[in-house]
Amino acid sequence: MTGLRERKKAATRRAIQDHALRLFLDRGYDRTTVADIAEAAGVSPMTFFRYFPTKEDVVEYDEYDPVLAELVVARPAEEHALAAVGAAVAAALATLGEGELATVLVRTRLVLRTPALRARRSAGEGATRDLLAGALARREGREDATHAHRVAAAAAVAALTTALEIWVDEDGRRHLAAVVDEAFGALLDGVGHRAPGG
Amino acid sequence: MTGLRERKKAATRRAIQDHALRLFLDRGYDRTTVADIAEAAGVSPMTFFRYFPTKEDVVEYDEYDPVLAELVVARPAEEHALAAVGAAVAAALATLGEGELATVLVRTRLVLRTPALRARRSAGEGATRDLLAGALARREGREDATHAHRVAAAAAVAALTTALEIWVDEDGRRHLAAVVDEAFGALLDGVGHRAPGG
DNA sequence: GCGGGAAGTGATAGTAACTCACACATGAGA
DNA sequence: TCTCATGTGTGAGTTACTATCACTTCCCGC
Repeated sequence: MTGLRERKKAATRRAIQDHALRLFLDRGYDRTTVADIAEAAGVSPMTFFRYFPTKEDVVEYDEYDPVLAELVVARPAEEHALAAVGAAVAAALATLGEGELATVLVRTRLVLRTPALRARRSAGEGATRDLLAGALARREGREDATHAHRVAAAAAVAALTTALEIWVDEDGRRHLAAVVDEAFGALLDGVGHRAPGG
Repeated sequence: MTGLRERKKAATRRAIQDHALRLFLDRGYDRTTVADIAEAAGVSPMTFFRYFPTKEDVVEYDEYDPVLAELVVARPAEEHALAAVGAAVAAALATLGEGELATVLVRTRLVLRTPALRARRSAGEGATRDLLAGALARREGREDATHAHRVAAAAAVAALTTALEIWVDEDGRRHLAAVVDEAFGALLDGVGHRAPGG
């Protein structure tokens, strides 16, 4: 695990990622070529693609998905699916510190404001949806997700994404957890599972 | 309106689109180059890009959005936002004939199964969300969409998209309206509280 | 009906993301 | 130390997409 080879590889990967993010924030995503990134990181353009299949992939969207799925499975089966996901997200967010949240804000802003990255993210949401749908099924002791589970998962991801957008729009002035709570609350109000107002 | 110039332009646009769709279905999206399409349509690659900014744009996603928005505005203000959108979609679908629906199925299948097109579509959903959010606001006599409207619109689009996925998965065996109704119903009733499938 | 101007088109040349084939070097294991 | 797998660079190529310029064809005011 700690061979020189693997450490070098990890360092190279990190270097590419760090320089890429710095350049993207500095001069914009489209104004930064892969060649620029490679040169800044001290590798050849080839090597860039050995580490990341596409230019978009160099911006990693922190993957809390598996954690979130487990938290969803742990929620009581009687709870409304959207409420379960909302609670799971709240629990996941509680583990994030101020610094981490600030980093997430910067990166989320970059992704949401760059069409190419936004499209990439949308595509990735499909995986999150599937994972969540499976988690909702397992929460009820089912093996496979039903159509209802898929719809609920899709709606939950949509609520989460909208919360992130609102959070970025507000420049992170409110705590992300508050915005997420508001978003899921709004959905649940409409469905009659929560008292209106808030 | 009926100048020779404009008619030719429309014909060229149509020719490019038709040949593109045919080639995509025939040999796949990635296996078809813009040069192939241009040659089949009898124009230069340059001209292709004069008509469509990107290769992805040549696959048009029928734009029912404005119609849908108006139908949403017409729903009673007391109705739940999701129910309002669901009813509006049902009304919009009622105007489609068998043939049109079959075309939508073919095109939707192509889009959902081609990563590049799927990503493009996801990006376009942002516009639909904004339009729907505005419609939900206007339905209540408001001028601007609140956060709640945005979340509801996002959830509605997610439900609609999931319905389309399920519809394609089932190869269009059920009527799209039935699948859409099931999807919105699942969201309104709550997961696991309604028999899935039909 | 005609002549000036605009609009559509093509050829050429270029940028940038990504791929492939091959050769080299260096760290890992015997 | 020797071997070999693995990471890396070089170079050449494909494809989406852009910019410039020149040519043709249609439209419209005279």
